[in-house]
Order: sequence, then structure tokens, then C-alpha cells
Amino acid sequence: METSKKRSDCPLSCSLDVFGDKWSLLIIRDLIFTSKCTYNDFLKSEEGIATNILASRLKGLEENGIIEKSAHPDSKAKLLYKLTQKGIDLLPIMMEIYIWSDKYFDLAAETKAKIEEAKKNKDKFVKQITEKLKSR
Amino acid sequence: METSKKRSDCPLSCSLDVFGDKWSLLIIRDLIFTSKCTYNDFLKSEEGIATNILASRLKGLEENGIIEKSAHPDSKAKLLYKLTQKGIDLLPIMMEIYIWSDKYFDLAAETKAKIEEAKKNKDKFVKQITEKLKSR
DNA sequence: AATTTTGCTTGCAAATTGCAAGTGCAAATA
DNA sequence: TATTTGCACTTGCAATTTGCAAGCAAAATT
Repeated sequence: METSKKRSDCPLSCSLDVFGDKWSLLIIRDLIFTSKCTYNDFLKSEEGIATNILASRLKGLEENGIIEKSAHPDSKAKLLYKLTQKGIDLLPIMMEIYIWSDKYFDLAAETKAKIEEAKKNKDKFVKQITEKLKSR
Repeated sequence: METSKKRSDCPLSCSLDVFGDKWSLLIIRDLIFTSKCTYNDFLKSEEGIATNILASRLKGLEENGIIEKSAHPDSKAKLLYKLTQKGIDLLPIMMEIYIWSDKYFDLAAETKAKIEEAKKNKDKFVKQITEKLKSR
């Protein structure tokens, strides 16, 4: 995905230029809700992203200031990806997507329970996860 | 955009299979915030969607129960598109996208003011718009 | 009756995606 | 120390999707 020029000044359109595709939010999901933080971690996610697409998405997200890359403390061969504050701030959007899913998809009982729990106290949930991510 | 088989059982991934592209949410934006409701209305939006893409997105959104098509009261040549409840329920997601935009993009003062006003009383704002849309 | 509007479809070139294989460096293993 | 494996990509190529322009049939307007 190129860093293409924006289609309009509409904030929604500009946002979609950043994360409006089938893969970007899944990478961000992995960074928020799982311990995945390397290229190979993302590759292993169940949706099965292709390696060139993953590379292009990571590049785009980095260019847009959603994630940043750094040396991995465990090994020089590894790189560590993490969310910036701008990326962490996508969490409320993802929360609302989960809440919508819960209403309209047939989800596993366990999944439903988690979403409904988070929904009960949205702000608190967002704050907790934000704190956890910041401390990484 | 085909109604392709889902990539995983993840609710986020399933949601992106429905509206995770550069155009679908813009059509929904038009239906929520403007009086646009016909094929030509959507074509005229400033982002300049191509006619074949618009047709394919409208088909996808209808197949997924986000919008429905009906006869236009004013003319047999026209068709009227409107959001279903499932479509209207995407509003909280869009709200959070606007709030994120407000934080990270340089928006026109007028746009900023509107978003910040809505943000102050999110639930009330969502409720108002929902009522307005239902009454159409 | 002729022209315009409306909601599309069709054809085609260009861009993007998806898949498989390859590359270069680091680290682990024999 | 030599070799194999792991990691983060890149490259090549076919298939799919996008974007642009033109076309089309039914309804509305002139």
C-alpha cells in the first residue's frame, strides 16, 4: 500500500487512507491484544498474511506514525515492533468494532463474554490496556 | 469486492471483511451525515468513486445487510438506498474514527468544533442521529 | 420526438494482491 | 569451525481488483 495522496479533506477519508484495508487493523490487533511484536509473529497469525503484504503494511503504518521499529532486547537478529501513542489511540475504534461484531455475528460464547465485559466499562478497559501498552 | 469466505473467526477480521476497504465507510458516512440516498448522489461525493466500484460496494453492503434498496417515492427512475439498523449501528465506530482524526490530523476549525461537540456527549449524539435515521 | 437523467454494465490498462522462492545477516547446533 | 536454522525481508510472476471511459436501457424532461 503506497502512501498515496489523500482523496479529500474528510477526516474519515483521511483515516481510511491510513488504516482502511483488510490487514492493517489486524496487525494493530495483534500488538494490542497479544504478545506478538516481531515480523514472524505477525506472519503466524491465523489470517495468513503474505510476507510482501506484511512488509508493505508495516512500512505504511510506520510512515504514518502508528508503529515504530526498534532493536529487540533478546537478539540482534530480531526487530521489535510497538505501537506509538497514535497507534494505541486506535483502541477505542477497535472496541466499537468488537461491540458491533458482538451484536451482529455469531461469536464463540467465550469471545462474547469478553466483549460484553469490556463494554460494561469501556473507558476503564481502554485505560487499563493503554497503561499496559505504554509500560512495554 | 466479492463476498469472499472469511479469513478467520476473529470478530475484527470478520468485520473488516464487511467494511474494511477504502470506500464502504464513505458511502455509509454519506447516508448518515448527508441527505444523499441515490446512486448518483454517492457518485458526486468529493472522493470521486468510480461507477463500477460504487456498484460493487453497494452490492456488497446490501448482501451484508448494511443497507437496503427500495423504490424512490419521487420517481421510478430513481432508487433509494438507506441504512438498516445494522448499518446505523456502525455510527459509534465512525464516531471514534472522527475523534481519533481530531487528535491526529490538522482539521478545519469548523470540523474540529463539530467533532469536539459530539465527543462531549457521545451517547446522546449517537442516539439523536439514530433517531433521525430511523424516522426516514 | 428528442434529449437528459438514472442506475447501472462492459472493456481495458494499471495497480495491487497472493503465492513461492530467494537473499543476507545473526544465532544456534553439530 | 562448519553447517544449519531463524529472522526480516525482497523479488518474480500470475491472478485479482481498481480506475477510467464508454455504452446502455428505462424513465423523466424539454
